[in-house]
Amino acid sequence: MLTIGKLGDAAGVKVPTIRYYEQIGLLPEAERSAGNQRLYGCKALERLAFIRHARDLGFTLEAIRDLLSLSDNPDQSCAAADAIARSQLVEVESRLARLTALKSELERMVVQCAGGKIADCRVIEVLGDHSLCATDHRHPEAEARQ
Amino acid sequence: MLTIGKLGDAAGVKVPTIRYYEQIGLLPEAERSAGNQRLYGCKALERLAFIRHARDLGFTLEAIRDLLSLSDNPDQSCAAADAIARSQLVEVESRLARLTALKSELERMVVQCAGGKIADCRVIEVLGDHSLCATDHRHPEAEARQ
DNA sequence: CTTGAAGCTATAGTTGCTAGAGACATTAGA
DNA sequence: TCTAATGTCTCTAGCAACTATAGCTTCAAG
Ligand SMILES: [Zn+2]
Ligand SMILES: [Zn+2]
Ligand SMILES: [Zn+2]
Ligand SMILES: [Zn+2]
Repeated sequence: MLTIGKLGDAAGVKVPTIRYYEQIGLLPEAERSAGNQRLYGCKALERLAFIRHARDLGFTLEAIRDLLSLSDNPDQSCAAADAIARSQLVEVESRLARLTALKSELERMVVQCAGGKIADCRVIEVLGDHSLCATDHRHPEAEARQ
Repeated sequence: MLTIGKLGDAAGVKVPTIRYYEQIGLLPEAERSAGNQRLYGCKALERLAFIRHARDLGFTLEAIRDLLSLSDNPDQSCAAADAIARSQLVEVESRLARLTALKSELERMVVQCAGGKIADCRVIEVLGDHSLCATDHRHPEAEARQ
């Protein structure tokens, strides 16, 4: 059995984060020691590693919640899980497209500035006027966090 | 003079967002009409458009605050503004690198799944085990939002 | 003159944590 | 065995950058 600190070390997750996951129901309530400290077995470690890895791949906690509940009954079809992954892929692709546009606009700004006074600064100038941009990089929709 | 709604339409910013920007001091307190409604001139519109454009390019409100105060005294050197833009570029490049890795891992997962039961689902399997990944896509550091 | 849209303030919620306070538990060294 | 240093407990508040709601007032069109 692992204490919360050991579990965190093993899974690469900070202690308050583990407690947070328990609080929102992503991890089941842990067993407790005689002194009321949480104790975890290897099932909990696996579950936490799953969460951690999915977070690293950019899935939201809501998506992870669904993935976990899917993985809890292994006889079902995996279509739903695959759909979640595919939609995460679409999300990542759209962010990638936008970031690529941002990068090129930022590069243009930085390269074009001759480095004089603010009044002549290309960075300030472009920020004030999107028509100076080469691409349409604007926020297409509310973009997810991470 | 524009009301807050017209200003928002003109700049592509929602009304509550404008009030929020005023609240946090990014926009100066607006003049008010006899009936206590905010009124804006074209200086405010320019400032808001600047904020909006910088947000679209991924700058944080803190960076934008600095950029605005720089642009308020045009005789200074633009080195500080350029530095902010360059550091934003570095930030975007690092996010781009990570998203690229995520994309390839997600593609691998999705492609490799034959689509049977959860027990055999490659998506679930990979999520549970990072050693099945081809790249090291893990969160290098706390990554900014947007 | 009435009605509906737009504006006002203030507060709370979102996501995914992170930080702090103050109290209890456990463990290693003297 | 005592003690000091960690580790853990709960609870609350804070972060970015908004967004939503409630309950009110003001404005513009017909
Ligand atoms: Zn410059
Ligand atoms: Zn632009
Ligand atoms: Zn599958
Ligand atoms: Zn991985």
